[in-house]
Amino acid sequence: MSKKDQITRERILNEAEALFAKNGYDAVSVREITTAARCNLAAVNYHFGNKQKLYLDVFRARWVPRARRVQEYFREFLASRDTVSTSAVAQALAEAFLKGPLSDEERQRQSQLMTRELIQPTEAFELLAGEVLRPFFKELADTLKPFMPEGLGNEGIALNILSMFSMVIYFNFARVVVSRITGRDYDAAFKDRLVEQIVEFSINGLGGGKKKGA
Amino acid sequence: MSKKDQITRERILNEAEALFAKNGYDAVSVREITTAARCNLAAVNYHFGNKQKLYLDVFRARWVPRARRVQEYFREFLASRDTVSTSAVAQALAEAFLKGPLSDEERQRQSQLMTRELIQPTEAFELLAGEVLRPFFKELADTLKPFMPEGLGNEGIALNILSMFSMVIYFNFARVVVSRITGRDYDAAFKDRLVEQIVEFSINGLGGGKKKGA
DNA sequence: GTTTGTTTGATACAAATGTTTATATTAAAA
DNA sequence: TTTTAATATAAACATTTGTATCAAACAAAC
Repeated sequence: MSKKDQITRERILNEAEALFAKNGYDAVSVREITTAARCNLAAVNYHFGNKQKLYLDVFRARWVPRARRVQEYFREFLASRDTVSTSAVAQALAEAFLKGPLSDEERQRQSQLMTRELIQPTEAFELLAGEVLRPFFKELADTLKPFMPEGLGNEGIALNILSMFSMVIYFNFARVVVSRITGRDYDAAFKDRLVEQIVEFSINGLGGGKKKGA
Repeated sequence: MSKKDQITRERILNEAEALFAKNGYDAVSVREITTAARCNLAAVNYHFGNKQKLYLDVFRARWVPRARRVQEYFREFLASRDTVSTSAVAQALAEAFLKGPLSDEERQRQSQLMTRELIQPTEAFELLAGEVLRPFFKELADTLKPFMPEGLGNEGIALNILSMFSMVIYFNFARVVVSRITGRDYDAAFKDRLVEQIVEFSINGLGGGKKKGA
């Protein structure tokens, strides 16, 4: 428990985030949150106005900062490489999102909250898109542009980024399917394997890639 | 309106599916459903037992059959090709899921319902996984196996399929992001473009692919 | 020590929730 | 026609919901 954890407002944010991520907005009651945060029911109203605003503040105070940390990790990973290339970008992306600076629990929360907003956008999506997604996509596009085939326009680049992104996102939020299909748990070794997969697939698609056994 | 639409039970299933997909299980009340279906509140209890069982029956009676139609479309598309190859499989997959036999509304519902189950699996996920996902993955793996690099084990094949799948899924449920990033609506032309993207990326990854302009 | 602004606490309340019950209506069978 | 089963309806149930109220406790400033 950090020092801030003592403060009611912070405790509420923590518990609210965990519950919203796990069960979704409507399935979580204010009472659940305040009970988990060991505070009074009225505290939510006092600190955040109402449930909706609390939900939004979870994104402001938790989701967005964490997303920034992931992006920062991505930048540093890329900077640590001697040369930038498409494969380096793909690897940095996969590393940042599948391993990166977040704990496994944080990673799950993060992708659950985002995916919920993708399926059914609320006000939080505007925040998420404006403050995180758009700028990061622009950054990625600028980074990748020099290494892309000549004729590929901005749209082509965008779609390539989205393709990489889809894997990163999917391998995070669809763990239950990935585990069921591959029969593997999300331990460190498997995450390494997934990073490898994303990088290889991003570079070579289905056919190529380094042959593992042969 | 079909003939079956006259029957209360079917009307409830239709409206329940639409509402569950759009707003999620907890955000939808039984009253909303019965109002939309123009029937009495108690009809849900009478025909399905309770709300949970109705939700499950939506998957049984609507989702699973539709998924089968998509898979059938995939098979026929693949069979119509003179030769089977990785690219043919990728194309059939993208065509089936992004265009295929479903209406655009159906496609959205389908992926919304599934994605909700991926984020937060309920009993419906077991149905979905056992009756649809697993068999289809096995079918895909068997189809692709002969064309995969020698050393690639079953896990490698599975991960490649999942990588393709991630794009197909993502481009369906994250429309709001894809549209915002690319600035394009999900019309026929853009869906063609997405199919092309998925196929190209699946075959060549980032670097290769046919140069569009140059 | 008093005052001031902030935070917490217990309680209240109207609205909405899923479910049940008892009754009415309709359709089919005898 | 009478009987029987299937379906639909209206009303009520006990809970749970988000939010509001108001007094108590608290900390900091004067």
